Amino acid sequence: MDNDAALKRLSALAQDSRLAIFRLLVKAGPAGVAAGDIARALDTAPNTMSAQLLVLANAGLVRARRAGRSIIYAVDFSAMSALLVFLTEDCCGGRPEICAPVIASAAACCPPRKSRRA
Amino acid sequence: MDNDAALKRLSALAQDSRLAIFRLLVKAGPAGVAAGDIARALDTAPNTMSAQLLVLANAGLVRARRAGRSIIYAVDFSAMSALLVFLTEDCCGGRPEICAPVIASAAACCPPRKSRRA
DNA sequence: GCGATACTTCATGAATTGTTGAAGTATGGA
DNA sequence: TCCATACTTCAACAATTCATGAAGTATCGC
Repeated sequence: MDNDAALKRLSALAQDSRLAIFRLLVKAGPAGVAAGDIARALDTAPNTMSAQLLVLANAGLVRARRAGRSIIYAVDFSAMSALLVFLTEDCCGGRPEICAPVIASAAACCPPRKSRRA
Repeated sequence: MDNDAALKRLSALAQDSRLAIFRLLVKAGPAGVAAGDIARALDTAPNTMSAQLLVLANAGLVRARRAGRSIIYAVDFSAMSALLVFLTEDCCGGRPEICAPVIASAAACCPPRKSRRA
């Protein structure tokens, strides 16, 4: 991922409503949520919502697909992943022990089920 | 980390020079870099740089410490970590297999040295 | 085809942000 | 104390971004 793309994604996320939309979609997962449902959930006008979703889509963070009259938006998890990688790039500087905690806490979102050490 | 803090951090990073500064400091690690050196490295006026660094510092992403006449800036890795966690929060939605690749690729920045498979 | 629903696009005005020059503060050396 | 270096702060202008109302496009059921 290049600098411009990263900047576009960060700018897209750096706004109250859009960050809320993104987090809602992250929680919703690959199934996604219809534009209208997002608008209602966040109490936003449909046209405003549409503009916000366009920004997120142009940044590559979400993808739109039509389903009947609705348009379903879902997070592009690989794009999200690429952004995290970009931000942590070369964070080691030859010292993995420094950035290891960063990765560890990010991984905490998904505790492995089988070996749950207290 | 709350929504406002995350928003402040994303806004701080969502700007060309500041993203460059941040990445430079990520690479530099805990030792940090003097404000003047950052300004020279990125070919930016000292006062402009000062304003940018202030934004990053107010967002909590970097910390400043004085060393003689210089002021050294360094990334606050725990703040950076908290932001990544915030963005990936509840990304599982009960399905770790979805967000696992996200974490895995972020972790790729720090390949474990001892067991280098492949 | 017609009307209703679901969203998007466009144009406008208000607010926020970024850069610059000038002036100010802090440290170190003579 | 005096000067130079290293940064920061202030004030002001230019550029970008955001929300809104009005109008437009696509789909569905009748």
